[in-house]
Amino acid sequence: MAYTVKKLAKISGISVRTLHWYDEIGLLKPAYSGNNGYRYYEEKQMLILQQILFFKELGFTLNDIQKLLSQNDFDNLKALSAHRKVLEEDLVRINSLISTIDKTILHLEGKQTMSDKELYYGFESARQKEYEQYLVKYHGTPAEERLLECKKRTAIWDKEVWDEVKNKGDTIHKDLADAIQKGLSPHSDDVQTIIHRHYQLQNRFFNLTREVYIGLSELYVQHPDFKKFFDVYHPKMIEFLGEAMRYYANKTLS
Amino acid sequence: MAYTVKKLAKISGISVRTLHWYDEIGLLKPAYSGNNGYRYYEEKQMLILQQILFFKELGFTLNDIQKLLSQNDFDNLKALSAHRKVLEEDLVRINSLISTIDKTILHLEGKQTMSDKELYYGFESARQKEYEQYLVKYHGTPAEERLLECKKRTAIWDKEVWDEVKNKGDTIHKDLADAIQKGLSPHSDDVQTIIHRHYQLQNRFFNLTREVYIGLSELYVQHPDFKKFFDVYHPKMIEFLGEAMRYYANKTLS
DNA sequence: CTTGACCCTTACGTAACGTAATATTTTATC
DNA sequence: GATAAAATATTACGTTACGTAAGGGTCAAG
Repeated sequence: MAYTVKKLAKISGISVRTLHWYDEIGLLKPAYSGNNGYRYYEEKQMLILQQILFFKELGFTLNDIQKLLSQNDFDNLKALSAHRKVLEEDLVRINSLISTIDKTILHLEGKQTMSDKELYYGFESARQKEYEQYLVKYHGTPAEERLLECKKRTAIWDKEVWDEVKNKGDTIHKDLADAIQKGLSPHSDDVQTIIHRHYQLQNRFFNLTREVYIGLSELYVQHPDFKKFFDVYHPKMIEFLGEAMRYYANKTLS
Repeated sequence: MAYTVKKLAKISGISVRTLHWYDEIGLLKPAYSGNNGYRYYEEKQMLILQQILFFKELGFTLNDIQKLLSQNDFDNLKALSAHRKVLEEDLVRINSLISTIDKTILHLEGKQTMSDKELYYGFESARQKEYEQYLVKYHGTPAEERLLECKKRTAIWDKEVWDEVKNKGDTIHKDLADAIQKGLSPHSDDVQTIIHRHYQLQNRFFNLTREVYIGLSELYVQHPDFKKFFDVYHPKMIEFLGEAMRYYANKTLS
């Protein structure tokens, strides 16, 4: 069974131009060409195309995909790991960009006049109101009210406080990542100073006794979600942070 | 004081070609041109360039930057917020890509022969060993040994278990995000089924009594780091998850 | 046999410059 | 003042992965 460009394009969800292009760069050649010049593809090509599209989704360049296709599983494994690392670096970079944007927004807001601010937050709260009305509309049960209440109670909707905490936390994590990079010990004075800032920040939300802070450190180290979160900053982050917190708790907290 | 292209390039850390380009597209015109055709820049242009480079770092396109520069702070605020959202979507996308890669790696590893596996993990453990030797070399104190011990104890270095947990957790979070999108209640059976998976997964790491699980839900909702982590999946994620967990704990756990 | 759907190749446009190639002008040195 | 080195200019091609025509054959149905 031979497929023409249009048919294969429809099946695979890509454009005819793309198939032309893949042919041109030698990524996916048709099974054969008729003497009318038409391209004809068969099952084998479809399977290759599937692989191509899979790797493309993962963000590989066509050039890399070309190499991947001619490699064995073992080499692909290495390529995937390498690509994974790049993506993780992207995460770090983007997180840092977001953090910078937040700071800039705060700064600009400081420069706004009051009427501008009201206008801006007017948009914000309008959107929020919309969401709440949506909640009430679709699940206007008492239970849903509890959710709204919970939201209010936690006060994380206080934008300014939230932004401040997020920025400070982010800075602390980055400082710690720097410290790891420099090869500092988690018990060194420099690191412990950073941890002190960490403790104080957290202390605004919990009543952090020595035991609770140690417990929090354990949680950091053991909890998969935290591991993933802190990986963004540095692969050794949780262990380092956990140990530094434990040391801080035992030495500094009564 | 007038700067030639080379001087301005050196000061600002960009290339001469870039300045030519910015002139060509009208993003940054020189203050004036001599009758020899040379471009001359002054302080005002330097300030504009600073702004351009700042926005470029944040990932804006030159086209967008051109608009940004002719707008007031208020409109910039809106643009920054919009850009922030794009970046957050990038975070979600990249996270999902990493998750897919992890699954693929697991799959490929299943296909490897034993000797291949040993070879691959040989690399891994060699790198890990290197790191540990580095630790001992630079901070070979008993305290550092504790860190290594702590690392072993948590057993998160068991790659297969870790990958599995991470994938499952990720799937659960995504399923929850879908549920929010569909407008489901956190108390609905569908959501509670997901939460059950969540509970079981967490239960492999902690001894989750009713109280502890409720405590964990509080932690999710109140802790800024968690907020940031869960934002990746959906802006309403923590509140939704927190309420669903609380409901699950009260109803299902003894 | 016509008509419309499909096929082909050629080629320009995209973003933001890097990298020549070639020509002119300024600056430094002798 | 002559010469060389450094800096400047313009022009233009290369990069990624196609989208979007333009202009012109081919195929299947009625």
